[in-house]
Amino acid sequence: MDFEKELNPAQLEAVMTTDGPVLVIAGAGSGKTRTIVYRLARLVSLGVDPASILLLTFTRKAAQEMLHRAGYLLSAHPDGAQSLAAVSGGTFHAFAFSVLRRHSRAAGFEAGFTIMDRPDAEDVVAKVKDQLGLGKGDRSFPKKGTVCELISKARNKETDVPGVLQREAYHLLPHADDLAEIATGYHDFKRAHGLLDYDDLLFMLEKLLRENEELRAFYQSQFRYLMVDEYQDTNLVQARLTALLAGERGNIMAVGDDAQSIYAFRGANVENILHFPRIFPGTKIIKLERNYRSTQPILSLTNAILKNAGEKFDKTLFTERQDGGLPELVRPFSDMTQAKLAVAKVKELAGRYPLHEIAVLFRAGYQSFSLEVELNKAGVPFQKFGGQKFSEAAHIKDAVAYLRVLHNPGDLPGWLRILAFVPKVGPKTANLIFEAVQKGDHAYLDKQTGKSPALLALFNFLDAARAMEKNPAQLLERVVAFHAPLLMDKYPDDYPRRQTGLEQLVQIAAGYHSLEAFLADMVIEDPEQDRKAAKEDHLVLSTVHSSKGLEWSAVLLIDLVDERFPSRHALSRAEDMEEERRLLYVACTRARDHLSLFAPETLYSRQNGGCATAMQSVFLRELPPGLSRELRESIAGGLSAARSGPDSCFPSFAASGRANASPGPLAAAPQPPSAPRTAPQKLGYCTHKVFGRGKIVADLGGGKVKINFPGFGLKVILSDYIQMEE
DNA sequence: CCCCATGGTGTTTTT
DNA sequence: CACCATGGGG
Repeated sequence: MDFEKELNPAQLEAVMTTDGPVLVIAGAGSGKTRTIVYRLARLVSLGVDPASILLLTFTRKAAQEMLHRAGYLLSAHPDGAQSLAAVSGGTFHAFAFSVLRRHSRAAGFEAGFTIMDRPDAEDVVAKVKDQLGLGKGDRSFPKKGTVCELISKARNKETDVPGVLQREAYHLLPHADDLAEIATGYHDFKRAHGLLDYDDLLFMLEKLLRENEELRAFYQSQFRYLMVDEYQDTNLVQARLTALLAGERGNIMAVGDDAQSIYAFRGANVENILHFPRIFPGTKIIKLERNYRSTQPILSLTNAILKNAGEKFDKTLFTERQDGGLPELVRPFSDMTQAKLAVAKVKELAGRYPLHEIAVLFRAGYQSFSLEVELNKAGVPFQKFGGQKFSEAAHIKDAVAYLRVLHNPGDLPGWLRILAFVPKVGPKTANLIFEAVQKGDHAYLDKQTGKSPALLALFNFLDAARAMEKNPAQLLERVVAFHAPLLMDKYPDDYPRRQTGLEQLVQIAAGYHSLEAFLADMVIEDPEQDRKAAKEDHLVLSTVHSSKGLEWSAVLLIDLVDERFPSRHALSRAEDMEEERRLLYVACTRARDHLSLFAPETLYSRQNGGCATAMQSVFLRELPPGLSRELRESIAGGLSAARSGPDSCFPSFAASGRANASPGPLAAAPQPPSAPRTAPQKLGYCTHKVFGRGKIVADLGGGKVKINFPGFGLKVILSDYIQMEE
């Protein structure tokens, strides 16, 4: 391998420095992955045992991508590619889990433990809150999701809940004491029932390594070479774990870009990068500033976005790609027409690039909703990243819940899910049953099973399954057989689709020998993502966060208006605004050749009964002129007629008192039409993409209509999602 | 007392 | 759409 020919001087230095601490500051598109891959290859070619290399990345996708590329590179070498399989890699969380599982007794888990995802943690929080009798009937009390978020944030930032409230949720301070009490109760409950949340994985691993000298020495000598990617997104525990694993004279390379720090909200600390040389004396710092990805016009725009950052980043990317046109700034009339324009743009670009080389990015998952509808209409296949995960779909979680309860009878969220299927058993009774099971209160359980044959059947099934070997796929097959009839009852509409999902789940489970590993992977790294990635040519839809580390030939960015990007929640604090700016920077730097920015002039808003005018994103407003080419809707393709058509940005609504409601912050400018907008939804026949043809029986106002679909019954549907028949 | 259906409401980002 | 509060009914 000719390293000198394949790498630029900075990259080469990073690759050739194999001993001692190295910090690589890698600008967007500067060949970061390439550098890591070549360094892996070089270590192996130097005779380093691949099993002694640990590669910690942010996502499993990134780890696999790197090992794949390295394997390709090494395939010329005898044994090279195979030996790479021995390189350990993954997310901090996945790594933590594997170590904790291996040493579960040393870590203090006699019985098994279960990893909870966010919704599970929320269930536990809800129970604790209930038990403590806090916040009952108080509307100002934060919801369980918010409480959970606060607890996790406090943990990640290593402060307490009141501390978090003080800094970023002033309005919740009156509840500080109650919330602190819930947080304590939550931690106690987890410990009592062998439950771990995401944060516990990291803290438990730290505790284990810190207190167990023997184990620490073992891992320090096992992983003699440590590489950490996306170091700017590590939080305090992750930084300490890195130091613990690297040891005194550790060979560690951290790679990151302070300008791409976008996870501060969950405790990521940019300081980690800045302090790195202090924690590891003698650190060699290498900067990669040459960009190989984007054209100069795109880079000029991204540099300008960064220029207005409050904190100074002494970094200006340069490229030799002088080709390419200016980024486009498209101004659709509304978010509805934006979806249509985006689809038209995608179709145009699809003539030049394969579909999977085009991506539409957005700030939050829900923002792609109307776009998804339009893409379906247009028959463009797409794949969404960062939305709801396969393993988060209700029916999947239900099936997995049986396995969780079999694995760990203390798994409250698991019990609640299964018990919800037993008729006559609601949350209250489910909790009582759970407690009776914990305490072995057979008298109570007998009483309940006597009343409910369904409950008895469930217990019998669980007992039978418990006697079986703990093989994930076999168990799951039994579970699906038992559960399928219940499924039909709960989801009469799309029962077949969910059934298919369960069959896929059994397939996935077949790849695991250990029940524990399967359950953990379902929570820590969604196994379905890999399967999807292998699908045929498809457009990519993604949140900006999930787009991190990826790149496409053409990138479209939608909803670039104030309160959406930057997010409404970020407006009050300067630090949050700075993170939004970096987020936009990350989004734009994903593009190689083409970049389109969409900033609709109005947004659909229920409060205003129709549209509210929207302000172009601050980040765009403050840019110097000449960096982009502005296109008004009519120019971009004869869609101006859309304004008066049935898909107008003024969806039908009955003139109501709501139209006079006090205007929100968005509505500072006068509403476009001052006359009462009466475009009453005609009664008649229409079609809906899910329910098919139906008869409109009533116009409910606010853009909603009541429709009778043969086979589905009466449904209330937003009129934007139906198509009228002539 | 507890279950379940109903309606109204507000929606970030991830391991 | 998913959460919460509410009220009828068992």
